[in-house]
Amino acid sequence: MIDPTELYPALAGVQPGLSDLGASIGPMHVPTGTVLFDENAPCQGFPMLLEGEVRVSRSSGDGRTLELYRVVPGELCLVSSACLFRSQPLSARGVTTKPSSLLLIAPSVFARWLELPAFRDSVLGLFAERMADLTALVDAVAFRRLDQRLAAALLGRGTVLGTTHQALADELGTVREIVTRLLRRFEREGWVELAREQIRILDAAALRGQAASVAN
Amino acid sequence: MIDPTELYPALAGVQPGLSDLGASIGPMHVPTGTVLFDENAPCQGFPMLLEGEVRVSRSSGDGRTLELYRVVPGELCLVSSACLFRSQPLSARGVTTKPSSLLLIAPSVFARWLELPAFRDSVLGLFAERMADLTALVDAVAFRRLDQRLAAALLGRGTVLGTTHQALADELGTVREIVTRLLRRFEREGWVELAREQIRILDAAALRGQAASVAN
DNA sequence: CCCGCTGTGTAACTTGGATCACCGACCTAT
DNA sequence: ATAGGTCGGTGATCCAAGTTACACAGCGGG
Repeated sequence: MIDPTELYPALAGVQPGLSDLGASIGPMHVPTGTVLFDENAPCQGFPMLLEGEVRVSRSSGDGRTLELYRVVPGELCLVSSACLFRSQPLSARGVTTKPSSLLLIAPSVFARWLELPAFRDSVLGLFAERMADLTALVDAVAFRRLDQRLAAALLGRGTVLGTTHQALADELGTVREIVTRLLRRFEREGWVELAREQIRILDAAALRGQAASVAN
Repeated sequence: MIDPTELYPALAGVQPGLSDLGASIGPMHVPTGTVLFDENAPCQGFPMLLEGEVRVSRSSGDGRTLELYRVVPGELCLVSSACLFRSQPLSARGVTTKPSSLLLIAPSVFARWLELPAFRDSVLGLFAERMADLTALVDAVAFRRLDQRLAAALLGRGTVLGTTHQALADELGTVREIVTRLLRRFEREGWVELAREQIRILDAAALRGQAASVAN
């Protein structure tokens, strides 16, 4: 069992103690693929992830979806905070990509935690980081070609990634055919090797070049 | 002269008082078009806008730019906070669109203000709102056609807007020719009337329809 | 063993948007 | 008045990406 103070040492001194979480819910354990929250759903508290991973994405009316970012242990799910601080409808969907456990912290408890400067700093820092992430995403979607974004998406995940073309398409906000097309191009260039549910990186440097290339 | 307590009543009780802003700078008055911060520049404090308006945008390597959001009086410029909380390079550029005055609050002073629950809430609320804005922007750029986005951009600004096609292009992240083309289409449909540096809205309902239309 | 499912490959075609190369209207400073 | 600036308009062309419509391969279960 994970203790929140391992992730947030600052919480160690909170009064009343962590054993009294008031109206909060959890820790709850959920399997892979659980929908934690969805667009336009109400929300009850601040989700704090203890174990696992949550994929936050936004979807178009038709089938496409685009990943906004991933939440890893120790992070709060900040999209949901928008509806708690400003009672706005939720603007994204969160799905676990691994078996996960999390706390759903009641607003009153959260407010108490914010009395601690260290906790406050980490929350604001997290917000700042997410803003930077989203800004970079806006930039990528608006100004970069899909081959550059795909190349970038393949990097930093080890040399063989077990994933499907559809999953990559969902991450990038495009459709499967395009991912297949681009991957085959990368294969023809000798940068990757493709197999069912598997992509082996052969030339990471070339991919980095593709990812960074200005236009052309 | 604007007093921050008009915008943030919560600050009235802060100790030490507002007259002691420590290492903070300001209030400073700047004309329209001043570049307050730029991509990859360091930053010295939290800008709090007292009067005027700041346009925060991101630009591609070549000529295009895309507006992320606007800051109005009473708001902090949160992009810059990313580099203060996480010492990351700044990821956007801020330019005044009106004569403005602002404070540049030193991190130590800001930390003191955060002791006040009401101020804290407003800052977190602002962060949450920006996240929602950026999420909506990502969605628009990824999934909506330019005619829909342009139609949306024309609404909510009164019936005659004095702006140039280039300015709209910069707002939407496209180029002038495309804006001109789409506007002429809107004109042919009888939705707007065009003149030099002026767009008159004739049929706001039709524009709303265009903005909302799913594909097609 | 065959059926059906999921994942992959691909060709043909359409389309939205960018790029290029202009032109003309208007504005204002010399 | 004219010259040089900004702003708006437009056609030709190009290209990345999306769409449609399949075909086929691997795999697991009945």
